[in-house]
Amino acid sequence: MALALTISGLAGAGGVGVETIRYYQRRGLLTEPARPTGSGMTGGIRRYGAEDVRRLRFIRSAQAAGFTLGEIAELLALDVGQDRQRARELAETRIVAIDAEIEKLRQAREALRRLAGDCAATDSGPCPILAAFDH
Amino acid sequence: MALALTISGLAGAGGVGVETIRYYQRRGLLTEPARPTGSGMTGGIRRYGAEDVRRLRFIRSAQAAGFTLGEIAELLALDVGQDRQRARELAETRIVAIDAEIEKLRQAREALRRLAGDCAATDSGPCPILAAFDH
DNA sequence: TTAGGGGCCGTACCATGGTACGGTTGCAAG
DNA sequence: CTTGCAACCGTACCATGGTACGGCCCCTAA
Repeated sequence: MALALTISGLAGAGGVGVETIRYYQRRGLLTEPARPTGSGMTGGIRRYGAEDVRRLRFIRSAQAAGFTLGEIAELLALDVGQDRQRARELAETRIVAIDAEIEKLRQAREALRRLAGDCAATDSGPCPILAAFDH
Repeated sequence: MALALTISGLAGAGGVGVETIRYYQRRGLLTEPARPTGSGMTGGIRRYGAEDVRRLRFIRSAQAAGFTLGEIAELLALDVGQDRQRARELAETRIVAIDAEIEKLRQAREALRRLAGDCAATDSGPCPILAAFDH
């Protein structure tokens, strides 16, 4: 029988919370399997399989590479459609954005490092760190 | 007379919007000067001075160094109290956090760059970028 | 004196990525 | 067959850093 997880089983397999699964479903990143027609009016418990686990892990990996959930939705669509050209474009765009973020952080880091050094080197006068924010 | 700006003047001096000033006031980063007792029941227009402009620029500078508004509130308090030891601690802590962020971005960047290269180098089989998210 | 532009204030809304709550059902073990 | 956990669902809430709206008031210039 082909791996029939409950929502909490799926969440556990992906290392996320149940509410996060439901959130991804609302965002369209994961599908909601049909509820089996139960005895009552409302249906039974949804079951999840290996493909759901795979998609969930895909989401987590892509997130670790800095993609937003919106971008990941597109990547998942490409994964189905095999559009390699577009996948390369998204990767290159993300690399450019990452470079810009790194450069911004690097500059902030250098400024702070210099200021902390100045601050430690002197004992009187205004604190250079605070003064630097005082243009 | 000592620089009596309206809220939009202050916003202009800091390069932000009026609503942002009001937001910073709600967050406690800027003070709300008293409304002069006008003729009616409700009072007149608040006036802002050089100190407000200075604090606003301080906020913008610190923000550029990656501090959150909560941290900036503390820096502003230190600025008043001249606590250099604590200012150095905040700077060092922020540097460590920046280093971690940079390293995380650098790794994501390298992974993407390699994948994009692999993707461009082959024409058949599954796209390596998408496959990499498929552990 | 009257019209208009801005200021004032409370409140709601935006994106992002979730987290929590409360009431109703499903289902299985004791 | 009852008890109790888990799933289901809608909805509200969290942090972060703002942005927008509507109604009222103030103040100044024509």
